[in-house]
Amino acid sequence: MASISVNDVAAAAGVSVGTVSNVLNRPDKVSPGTVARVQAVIAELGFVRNDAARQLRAGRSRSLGLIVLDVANPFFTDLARGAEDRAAEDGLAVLLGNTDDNVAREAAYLDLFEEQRVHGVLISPLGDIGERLNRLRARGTPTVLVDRQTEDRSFSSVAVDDIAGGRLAAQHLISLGRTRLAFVGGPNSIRQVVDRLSGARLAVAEHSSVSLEVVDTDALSVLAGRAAGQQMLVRAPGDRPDAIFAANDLLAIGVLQALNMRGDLHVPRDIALIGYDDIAFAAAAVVPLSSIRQPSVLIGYTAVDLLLREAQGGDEFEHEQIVFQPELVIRESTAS
Amino acid sequence: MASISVNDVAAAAGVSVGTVSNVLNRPDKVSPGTVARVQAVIAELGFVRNDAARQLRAGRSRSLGLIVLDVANPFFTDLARGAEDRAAEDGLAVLLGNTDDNVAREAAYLDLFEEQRVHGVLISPLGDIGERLNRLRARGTPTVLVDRQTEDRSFSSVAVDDIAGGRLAAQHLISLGRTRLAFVGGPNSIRQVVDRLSGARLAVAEHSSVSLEVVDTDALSVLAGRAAGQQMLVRAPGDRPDAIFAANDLLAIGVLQALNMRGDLHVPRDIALIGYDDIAFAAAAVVPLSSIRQPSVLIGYTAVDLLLREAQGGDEFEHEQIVFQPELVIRESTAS
DNA sequence: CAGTCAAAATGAAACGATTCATTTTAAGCT
DNA sequence: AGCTTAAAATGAATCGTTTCATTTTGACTG
Repeated sequence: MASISVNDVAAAAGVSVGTVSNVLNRPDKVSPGTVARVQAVIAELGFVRNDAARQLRAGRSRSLGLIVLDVANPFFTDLARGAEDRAAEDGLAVLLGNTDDNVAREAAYLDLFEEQRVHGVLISPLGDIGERLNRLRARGTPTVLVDRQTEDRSFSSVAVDDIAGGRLAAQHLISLGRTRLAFVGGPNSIRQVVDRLSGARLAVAEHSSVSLEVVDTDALSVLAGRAAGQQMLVRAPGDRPDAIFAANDLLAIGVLQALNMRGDLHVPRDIALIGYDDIAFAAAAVVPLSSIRQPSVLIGYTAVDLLLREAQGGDEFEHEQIVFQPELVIRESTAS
Repeated sequence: MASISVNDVAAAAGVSVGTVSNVLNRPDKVSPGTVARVQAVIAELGFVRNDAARQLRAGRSRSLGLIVLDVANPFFTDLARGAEDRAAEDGLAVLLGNTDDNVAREAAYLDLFEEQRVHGVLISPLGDIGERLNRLRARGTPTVLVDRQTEDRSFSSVAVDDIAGGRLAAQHLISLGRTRLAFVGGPNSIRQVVDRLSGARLAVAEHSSVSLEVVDTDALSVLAGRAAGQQMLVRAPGDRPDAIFAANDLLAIGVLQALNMRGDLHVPRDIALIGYDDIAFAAAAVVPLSSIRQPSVLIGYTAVDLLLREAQGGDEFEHEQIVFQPELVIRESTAS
């Protein structure tokens, strides 16, 4: 069955294709009678615009691309929600790409979005993709970095100060009187992990009696956290840290699950635990989890807003770096 | 800056556009020397295929549409993951649409996908959209219903037997000796809610001494669960149920948070609690949550598989209804 | 009634990749 | 050299929408 085109509609309504297009896009330029007639025919034939043809003509699509590390992480679904809300205000759709911390997948999504001529790209970048992004920009596709600041101000970005966040978390643990801290996180290819650790190091450096060990994980997931937690359990009690800062809440929840498997270990009595992101499930954990809160929905909303302004402003737009400050949320897992 | 097209590449490489297209799509039909020369020019000019033009010519896009109730629900992100995996095997992308239990948004996504001429649609339907889906099918776009069976076998579907699941949950609570059950869930426009409740009713009907009350919620979220839980707290102790079956884990977690606010109420001692979906966070809850497990990733994978087979099979494809059986997972929240 | 002018309608051209019937090239054989 | 054939390359036509320079319509004026 051949699909219905504007030509078919025009023929059936006894008008030209130009008029059909005008009814669709500028009904005020067409006499009311004609509008009604054409719309009736559209309904009757079941005509639906072909978006590919529109895009071809327009030169760009009406979608934004959003590339995140992990859609299973509530932090990113919240962020995506904010982005979607802002995009919808301008009639744009959001295409969601999930890299799973994999550089190849990141490249694949960038290729896809480039072929689709998306309206703009929001990305929480992984690999060294400055050149890719410059190419996109040369084609007129604005880009905003999410959850990451650029050193050189060549891109707009919306981020949270992860160094400050890491510092907050470690300072809090130290203020409880803990002295043998452990940072659980990884891999180091993720900038957020590195920054949160640096922040923690800053706080630790201010106290000569406090040590910080690093327990590396190969992902930021509940599973990876559980593995890290189990690794702590097999150690001699005196050799264990008395406070753990996990690079995100998923890890923290995993660590908590592992620690809880032994009845004799108690959080926070024996080991205090703090996560990062303050996802909705943190408050509902076995031991309600202290965390560092980021305004996830707002980050997504702001990022799209910035993207659209950049798209408007054209080449001479002054790139803008927006940085939100994180916030400490204290719950039972670090009660004194 | 004008964008680079196959014409520019052809001119620069001294070949025809047809040859450039062949290099892109059927390199074996072109002599090795020419392939190399054209690819060199492509790299040099930074040519990127325009997907809109390809789609226009091809008549359909290389994406699938997936419409779900709530991307913030881990059940659906797991399902989406499975769908993405299977789609990637055939070089297809997945567009994710989030309805938030809103019929208007569901319609908007269907419009969008129809205009995009997507390869196929996976949908967990809300409103009465049989006609819309028939129109899609008439255009040659196959549709598979996810997490929902059709009564009339006119569509393929992949679902879990929610009535059996509801029954399992209630039977389990009854087997603990509980007699005043409450079902927390809503709204009734969501079929999963209705089925899980029916299943529970079946189990309750087998025991004359057991009662079942229904506490309606206006969403399947942690927040709605918390509200429902608070509503139980204000009642007189003797008036409270001794077991709660929540329509999904998000609700259950919310209920749990509310009940825990009172130090004197203990789960499961005073009130046993079971959820549904067995999301990753269920095991990590304050009181590890019993739940009904669904093979979420597999559901998504299977749904896309079915969709692709239906696309292959053409009009005469026998619609297939696949039903998975749910599984009871017992944890501390219903320990006896 | 001729003349003016805005509103309405027209239809060819353009967007960029793919297809396929045709032509060109080059290798192999007598 | 002449002939056959397969491989390689060609380029016009096509997909469906939008745009815009042009034409048509019809209402109104002096």
